[in-house]
Amino acid sequence: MKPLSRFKCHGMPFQIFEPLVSRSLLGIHFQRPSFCSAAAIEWRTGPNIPSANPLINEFSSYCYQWDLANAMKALDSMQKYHIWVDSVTYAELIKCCIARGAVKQGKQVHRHVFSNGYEPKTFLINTLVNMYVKFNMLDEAQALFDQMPERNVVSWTTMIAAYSNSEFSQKALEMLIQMLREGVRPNMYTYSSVLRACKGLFNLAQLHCSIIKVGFESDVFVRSALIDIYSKWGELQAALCVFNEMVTGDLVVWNSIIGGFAQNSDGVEALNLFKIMKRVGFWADQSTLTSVLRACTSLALLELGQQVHVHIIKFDQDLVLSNALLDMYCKCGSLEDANCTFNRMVEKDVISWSTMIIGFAQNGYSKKALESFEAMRFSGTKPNYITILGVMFACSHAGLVEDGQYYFRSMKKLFGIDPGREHYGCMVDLLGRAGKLEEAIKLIHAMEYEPDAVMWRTLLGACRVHRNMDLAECAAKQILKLDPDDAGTYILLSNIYANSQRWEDVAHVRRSMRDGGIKKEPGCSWIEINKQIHAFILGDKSHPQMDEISRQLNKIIWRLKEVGYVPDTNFVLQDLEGEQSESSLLYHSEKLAIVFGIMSLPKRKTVRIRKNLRICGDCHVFAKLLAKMENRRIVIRDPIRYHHFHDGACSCGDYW
DNA sequence: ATAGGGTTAG
Repeated sequence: MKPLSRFKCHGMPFQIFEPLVSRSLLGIHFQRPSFCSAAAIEWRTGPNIPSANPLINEFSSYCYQWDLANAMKALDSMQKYHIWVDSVTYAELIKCCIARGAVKQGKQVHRHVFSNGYEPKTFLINTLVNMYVKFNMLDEAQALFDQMPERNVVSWTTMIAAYSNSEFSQKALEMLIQMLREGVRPNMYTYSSVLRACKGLFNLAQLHCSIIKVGFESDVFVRSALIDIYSKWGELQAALCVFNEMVTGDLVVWNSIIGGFAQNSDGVEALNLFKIMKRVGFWADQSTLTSVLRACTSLALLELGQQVHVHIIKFDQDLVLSNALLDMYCKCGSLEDANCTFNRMVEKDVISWSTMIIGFAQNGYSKKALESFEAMRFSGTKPNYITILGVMFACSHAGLVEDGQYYFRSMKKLFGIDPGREHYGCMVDLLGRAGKLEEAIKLIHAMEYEPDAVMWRTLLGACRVHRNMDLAECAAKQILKLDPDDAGTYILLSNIYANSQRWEDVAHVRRSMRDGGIKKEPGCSWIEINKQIHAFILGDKSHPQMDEISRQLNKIIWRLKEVGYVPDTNFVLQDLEGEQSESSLLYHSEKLAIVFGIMSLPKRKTVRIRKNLRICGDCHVFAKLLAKMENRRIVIRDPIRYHHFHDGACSCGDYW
């Protein structure tokens, strides 16, 4: 028996011999040398450093092959014979446990490396702490962290990153302070993870300052984390500053800034940056394309979205990206493409289903939305807060009062989701649409939430449809209390007064608007022709083909009048653009955009318009008649709903 | 060994 050379021993007399080995088929029988009982030994092994101990060689090779089952068997024997290996090999095994989600095995490794007086190194404990973090077992991670005799920057960063990503993000900041007090210096890893735990701009500025002070601001990880958190707080200019200071950036930094603009509904800037990114020579990945799709979605750019779709095909199917694509098709009003995308998805999560349900509902296909919901329940995917909103939206849109009430009342019992403010909003919409204005008001007063401006606007919408001036006045006043800058509501209120010849009240409203410096946003409609966006703004004649468009519009109106179209200047409760004379009504931006679309697009192609304000009643009639006369599909997306005009009817069922 | 970017409503 010859002694082995590579080992370390903690404080006990030792003499190590190779165990006698006899190999059977599976099991390995070891003879335990009695004199190495409680000795804590660390063997240095590794893929290329064979040990003279065959058990260790077995174990280590299983670890590096990620053969979890056999590694655990070998670990058992090592436990029995009080043998330990080096930290790197354990770390490999732990990595394998993390990748496989093997909690039980991971805990076993944990027990093993703390057994019989063995003292694992900081490195190894860090790996175990990280394992518990990855298993989302923060309490275990914290307990292990607390009992560490020595904590280095990695130990701290592991915990800080864990808390930053959790609901206890406050704890991440506290730990950063604690870490500084104990004299451990944070590194780039620490800063890039703690940034997302910021509780506000002041906090963020403090962190940003210390990052500059220690010179980490040029690290790409820190930079992208900074850009990301500034955009999450809506500070796009600050994000852009951080971005522009960069000399050699990477793809993720680009993705951060593009995503920042896309998420803050600045699709134009997001697409602009995307263009520059490509020019500089970066290839888009799934994350980039997801943000680009989101930009297309907010701008209703179907054709650009379709181009992105072509690029997506070269990647393996990606759930988040597919969901974004699905949403793009829904929001651009192309339900056929959305449905097709949905059916082709190999993996669907609650967001995929919700997107599809909401897509059907917003585009006026309530029945299909409810069918999808049933299919979702059948598939076993659990609905969430937003799914139920989509379902209730579908019910209110189709006038399914009882179904909507059923889902509202039983959502807690069936799906374990408490009705939130938005669900109440849907109920108000549902009741209001059905003409049950009294019940809607009762619900608003009975709910446990304070009604907000959105809620009152919903009620106001119902008042407009059911022509209830008194309640409309009350709702409008409530809205202005909560949102005094809402120009549309001022105009509506003034229209209500004008209609009842309450001129003093009209003057009062106008005065409040003037005093408050509130200007109504001009109506604006966009249409995409050949990847170019054409914008039409009420009263703006700068479009190069404006003369031809006006001529065509007049011709169309003339022909429509022959089949019974009467420009309706009396949309007191409808006209949010606040222009009631016939001439201005005739030049509402959506009419110009529709006519331009008909002029420029090939014959059968659907005319797709996006609008910044709700569509007025007159334009709605105009579009319905024109769709029939020209045998064209026209889709108008306003800030809330979609109108699919076809054959003299609209998918909204004249309710919006 | 520890770190950064993407999807559903409003």
